[in-house]
This record gives sequence, C-alpha cells and structure tokens, in this order.
Amino acid sequence: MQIAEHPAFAGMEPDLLQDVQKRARIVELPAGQQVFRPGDQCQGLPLVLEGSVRVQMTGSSGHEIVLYRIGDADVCTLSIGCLMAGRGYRAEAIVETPTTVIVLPNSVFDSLMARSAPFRRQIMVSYGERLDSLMMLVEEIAFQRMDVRLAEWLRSHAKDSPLNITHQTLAVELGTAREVVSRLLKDFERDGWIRLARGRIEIHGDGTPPQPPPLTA
Amino acid sequence: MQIAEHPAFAGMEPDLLQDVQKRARIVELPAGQQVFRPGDQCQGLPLVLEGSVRVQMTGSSGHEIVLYRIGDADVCTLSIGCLMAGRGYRAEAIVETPTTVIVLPNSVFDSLMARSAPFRRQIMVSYGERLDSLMMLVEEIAFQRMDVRLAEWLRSHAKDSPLNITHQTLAVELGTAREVVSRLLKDFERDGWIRLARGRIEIHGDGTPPQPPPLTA
DNA sequence: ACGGGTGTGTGACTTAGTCACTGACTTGCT
DNA sequence: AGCAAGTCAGTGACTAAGTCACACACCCGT
Repeated sequence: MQIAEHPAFAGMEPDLLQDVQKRARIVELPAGQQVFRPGDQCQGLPLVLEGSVRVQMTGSSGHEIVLYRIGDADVCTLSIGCLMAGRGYRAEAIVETPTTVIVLPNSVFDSLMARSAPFRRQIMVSYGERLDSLMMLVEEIAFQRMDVRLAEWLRSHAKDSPLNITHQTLAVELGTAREVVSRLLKDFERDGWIRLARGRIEIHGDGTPPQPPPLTA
Repeated sequence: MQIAEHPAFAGMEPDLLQDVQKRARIVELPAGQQVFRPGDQCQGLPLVLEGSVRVQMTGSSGHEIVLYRIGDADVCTLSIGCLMAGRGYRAEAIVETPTTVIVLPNSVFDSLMARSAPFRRQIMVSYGERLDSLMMLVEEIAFQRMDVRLAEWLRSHAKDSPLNITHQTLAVELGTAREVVSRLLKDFERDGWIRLARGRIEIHGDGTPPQPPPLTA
C-alpha cells in the first residue's frame, strides 16, 4: 500500500499529501518486534500501511490480555493520547506479521488536523471505533462465558484451519488461564469439532456448530 | 462554571471563544434523566460544565456494567465517534447529579478543531484519557479479585460514609451479580469495617484496613 | 394492620481461576 | 543413538465467582 492510499489521507488536498510524503518516515517492522512497552514515550503518530500489530497489557498480577490489533489501514490511536498528554504508554505492542508503518511527526500530525477536514474526520472515526471495540471487550469479559468466547475465537479463525498456536497464547488472547483453555479445548475435542496436537488445533467447525456452545442465552 | 472556564477552551483565541458562546446551546439535565440510549444518534458534542453523568452498557445477557463517568470539565468523547462515524451509541448515559452541559453543534466542533490548536489538543487528551481508563477497566475486570475491587470501591467512597446505595447498584458498578456483592459485604461486616442496613452502608475504614483484603499479590 | 414492592440473606450448584505436579514432545548436544 | 533442558499439555484438588431458587425483612400507602 502506498502512503497516498491510506484511508487517513482519503480525500486529502494534494498539496498536504505532498507535504506528508516529504516529511513522513516509513518504517519496516519485522514480525516479533516489540514496538513500544509500558512507560515508553511516543515519538509520532504511526499509521499502518500493511501488516498487523497486537496491543496487549499486563496486569499488576502479571497476567496478560490482548486488547486489540492494529491492522492494514489502521491508525495507532493509542499513540495520540500519549503524544498529546505527554505520558507514557500503558500497554505494549508487538508486531505479528511484517508491518510497514508511516510515522507522522507530531508537528505534521497537528498541521494536518488543522488543515484537512477529511483527515480530521478519519482520525476521529478511528478513535471512535477503538473506543467502541474496547467497550465491547469489557462487556465480553464481564459477562460472556469462557467456553463461548473460546469457541467463537476458534470459529473466527477456522479459515486457516490447522492453527499453529499454543494454549498459553490462546489464554492471553482471551485474558484467562492456560489450564482453563486446555480443559475447554479438551471438551471441544471430545465433542468432536476440533482436533488437538502439540501447538496445533484443527477445526472442523461445520458452520454454526450444534454441539459445542452450551445454551448461551 | 462558565463556558469560557471549561478546560477544552483553555488558551483559546478570544474571537473563537466568542463564536462558541454565540452558537453553543446550554442544556440543564435533571438527575435521573437518560441522556442517550443504545442506538441513539448523536446531535452534537456535549461538554460538561458541572455535574456527573454515568455511562454504562447492557450486555446481550441483560447484565449491566458502569464503564466510566463524565464529570465536571469533561468532554463526552463517546459522542465524537458517533458524530463522525454517523452510527448510534452503543452505551447509555444517565445523569447522576444535576448537570449543566454545553452542546457544540457538529459544525462548530469541526471549525474549532480546524482553527484552535489548544482546543484540538484538549480534545485529543480527553480521548486518550478515556481510552486509558477503559484499558484499566479491562485489566481490572479480567484479573482483579472481586473482594478487592469491592473493598476499593467502598474505600474510595468512604468520605460520604453513610452511603445510600443498594447491593444491586453496587453490582452494576462492578459488573457482577447482586448475590456476590451481598455475600462479600456480609464478610466485610463480619470483619467489622463496615456496617450494613437496608439501602445503606456505613464505612469505618481506618486508613488502609489491615483486615478486609485477602492477600492480593 | 395488611399487602405489594423492593432489598437482602442463603443454600446448592456450575463455571472459572489457582496451585502443584506429571508426563509428553522437541531440539540440540555429545 | 541417547540424553538433558526447555516447552507444551493434561489433570486433580481447591478456592472464587456467578447462577438459580427461594425465604424473609423492611418500607409505604391504604
């Protein structure tokens, strides 16, 4: 994806876009790299062109949970707050697939916010979506049963079926304990819609499966 | 609080401020009033001058949880997302104490974002703080024990000691079930640092209480 | 005084999280 | 090949939290 194709710049005035292309820094991030850690200061606003970055946080207890992902065409809204308030990040970000980002220096970001209505709008929309997704996450964690959440996670990843993932990783994904994941997966396997091996999960989820989720409502 | 004293307008250019004063609508909200409900469309950006509004959401299961509060000098960041993306709210807002808000029409908001750097900055800071608080909430719900959370809530409200609050309300506050709250409160009372009556809780929390919270770490 | 509405207390049971430990698979080294 | 260390998964026993069902106390109006 080219800079100009990032939705944050959609409909942007050509002279501003030129300015961006001159002053933005492009950064390539290899998979596995930690982009920022709790306490880090923010250097600029990253916009993802391609790739995927996982944002997670570690509780005081040492437990971790995945909060959300920043994917193709996304904006790292978290950075805006840090940039503006001048405080450090509270979460950490880890590159999952090789990622290309544009980093807008603070000054460029501010000038775009001042001069481009479409840019402004896009930034606010991204922010709203992030807020929304966190609210949904709160609701899910607070009220949804673990078996249902796990089953949904698996189903939403059924397309890359022989999943290479450990129970521990899955536990962080859902914010629970490894043992809980192991037990539920075992149940699912007994129900016959998944198959387990060390570090691998095969999903044979025939559409909406009638077996796994115990009456939700 | 006067319009000009709201921190969102701190350092704002006088002519812009005049514009705001001309075009902003001031609304008085009585306690108990529902400001918006899930699905409602957003009319403009509300800035709270004085008062307190509770934002909560109802899960698919019918359970409720308080997400955060908008208090004196706050901005309803949730509305920005709705305003920009044109979708409805996902949460609901209820006035807790009589509240005065300024409502900025979309056009005024946008013009301020374009023309005032301090305003822009304040809005982004508010947004960042809101994201932050939701992330903390996620962590708390996912990993903190209920007794600790309840004890902390009580301690943080110890100043208005004979609290008039029901267990049910407290349960929504923490996103749990009423029975859980009742049982924990009973334990606390047995430990001797609170005293219960119908719809009322007296707190005698002598500083950091040595009795109630069972080893956290 | 009575009766309905609203809060609260409790037991029994299910689900989730914690702790401690076993064993299996993987990799690399000798 | 054989072994050792590291990683991953399974499990039992126990505690914490959430659910369900129901009893009962308190409050207020008639």
